Amino acid sequence: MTNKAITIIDIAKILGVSKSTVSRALKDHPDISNATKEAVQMMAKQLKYKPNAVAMSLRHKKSKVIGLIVPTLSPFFFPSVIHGIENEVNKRGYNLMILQSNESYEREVLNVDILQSNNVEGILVSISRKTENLSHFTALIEDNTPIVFFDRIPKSIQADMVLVDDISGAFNAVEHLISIGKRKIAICLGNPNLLISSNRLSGYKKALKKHSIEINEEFIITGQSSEEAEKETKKLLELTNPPDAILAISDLTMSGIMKALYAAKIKIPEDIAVIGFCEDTFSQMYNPPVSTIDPMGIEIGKIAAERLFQRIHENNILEPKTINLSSRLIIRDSTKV
Amino acid sequence: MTNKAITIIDIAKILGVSKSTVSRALKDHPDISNATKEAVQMMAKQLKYKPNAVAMSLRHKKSKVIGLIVPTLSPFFFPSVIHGIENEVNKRGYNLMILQSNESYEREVLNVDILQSNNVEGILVSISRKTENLSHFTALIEDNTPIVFFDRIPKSIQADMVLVDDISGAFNAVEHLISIGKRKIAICLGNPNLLISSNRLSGYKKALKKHSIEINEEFIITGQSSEEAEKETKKLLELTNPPDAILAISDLTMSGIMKALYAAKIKIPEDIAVIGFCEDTFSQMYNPPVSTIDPMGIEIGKIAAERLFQRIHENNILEPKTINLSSRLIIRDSTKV
DNA sequence: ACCGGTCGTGCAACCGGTTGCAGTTGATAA
DNA sequence: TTATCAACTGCAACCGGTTGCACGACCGGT
Repeated sequence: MTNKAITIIDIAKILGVSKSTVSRALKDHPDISNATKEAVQMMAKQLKYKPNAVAMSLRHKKSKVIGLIVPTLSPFFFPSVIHGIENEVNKRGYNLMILQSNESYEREVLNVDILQSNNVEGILVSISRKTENLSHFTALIEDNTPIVFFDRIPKSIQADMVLVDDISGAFNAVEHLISIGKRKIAICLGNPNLLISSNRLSGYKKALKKHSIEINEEFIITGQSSEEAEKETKKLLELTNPPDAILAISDLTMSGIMKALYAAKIKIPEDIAVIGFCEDTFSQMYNPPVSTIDPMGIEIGKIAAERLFQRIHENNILEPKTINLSSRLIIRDSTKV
Repeated sequence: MTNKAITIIDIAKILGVSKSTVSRALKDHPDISNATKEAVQMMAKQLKYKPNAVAMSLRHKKSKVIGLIVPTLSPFFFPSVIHGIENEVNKRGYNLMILQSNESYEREVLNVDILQSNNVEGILVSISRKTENLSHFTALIEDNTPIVFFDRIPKSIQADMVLVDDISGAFNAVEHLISIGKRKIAICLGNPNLLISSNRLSGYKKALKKHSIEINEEFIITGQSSEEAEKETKKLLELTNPPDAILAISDLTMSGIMKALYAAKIKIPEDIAVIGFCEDTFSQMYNPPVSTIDPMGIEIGKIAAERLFQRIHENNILEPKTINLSSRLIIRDSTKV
């Protein structure tokens, strides 16, 4: 704050005691007499004394701050995760410092530095697409900083991970499509570099194999943006033998897919059934509301934060653990027969 | 960090110089000889020295942290604002500390305390619904803390405000509906306590008056959640003389309205045209894509942050100013004739 | 009157940097 | 040889709290 704030020294001077006494009186230390305590506490209230968190942080090396690094804050997924995290963090009297890597490796390294500089007590990370060298994270771990990765996790590192079981999520979605009589099932991937893409793809393939449906490479499309997904979906529709169902890998691709289907006046689910990995809130905006394998953004945030606090409270001596949330399959009209 | 980090004292000991010398060498102070500078900087790099931001914050009373208080992190609006803010904050080498008030006055007061304790250099706030007593903010202002209110602004306080011109936004939307031949125009409000609700309502009324259309109280409905909006819209449709256009006050209400229209198989825009205050990303998810008065979440965040930094850099001596962004009217198929 | 113990408080160091000022060194000028 | 002056470097205080330890006052017991 710009104007000088009230400090314990101010209170000490007014009351003619030492700052140690004020400090102890404020925290009800048994050494201090009741008379002194009362006087100090009254005065503190009167002057609207607020303890300086920065000073305490320096002294105790505990900042009561949790750091969060996400690739982006754009919709849809990460804002939900943040929502889940913030609730947990606030509940425990901690605060949240948020940084974006903007999918840049350099930025991510810098962000780790910033969080370290700020003495955060723990870090939650979803890594950028470009990150391959993990030394900024291994250094943190050697440094004994509590850290939990979520969603976009690094492949080879010993640490806590929180994610949803994408393989079984996609598997269940495809089986569901098969159960309603669909056989020509397409999938629209997002960024192929992401683990979630390959996991969801492999769940898709696994389900097809189980039901002896041949994999048609033409049915595997990629849309890194809504527009791209729309364009690719249009191509799908022009195939001589178009699909009768589409699995969307994200909210973004779903949005493009639905636009293409609307434009072509496709009947959903009669002509083409649709299902996707969409946040619940958004999946209900379409007509018909689309079935979804909930990516559980809020839940991931909550669980990751909980795990981080467990680490913080138990001195970070826990064995690294991977928490696999099983995703909920929510069936709506887009796949109802 | 849990393990002790490298400090300038470590470097000083190794090199056999004083910590003052190290401090100066690291910041290229002219007093220090080149030889010493090089030695220090080398060693700092080698030991991966990271300055302790907390210590600097304590010394300088500058934390390089901006505080943000929002009522909620749930979709749709505030996450967009945060996105806009974070870009600006990061760009300037600052960090963002985010707190939710959860629409609670007490929580909001507490959050202000927390931010003060953390020596944030400025605060961005969108106030809670329940906030009527503003003393926690006036105290901040008297304290000379830079502060900028956005979107949910308090009515009587001398400070910077950033908002979109809701009255003209609603006015233009309604005029647009009239221009395509609609006359029976309904509006679905959100929380009636919010200024945006009353502003948008008054823009709505103003436009109707200008075109000599009588205000029909039955056409003014309220939906604080998507479900409520859906229910109220259904009631609208059951009127003997239902509306031929609906203005949605938010993404949330739009979602409910569209569900009701889909269920009733209403033709959009032929039977009922639809327009709303929706984030661009979300307005395109509907079928047809809905026309929107962009609430400009990202833009608001950007402008509010810019104004806050202006205050910070100019020692907070600026005259309070209200920045009224004019909202963009984006016409899509939901209101095309 | 003396010793031991309790109670309440203050001193000073500490956390990790920054910075005004004084001190040391060596070279140069007188 | 000595005074003078850069050029470097170190000392110590400071930011706002916390905390181990010492100290003084007062008590009761002997």
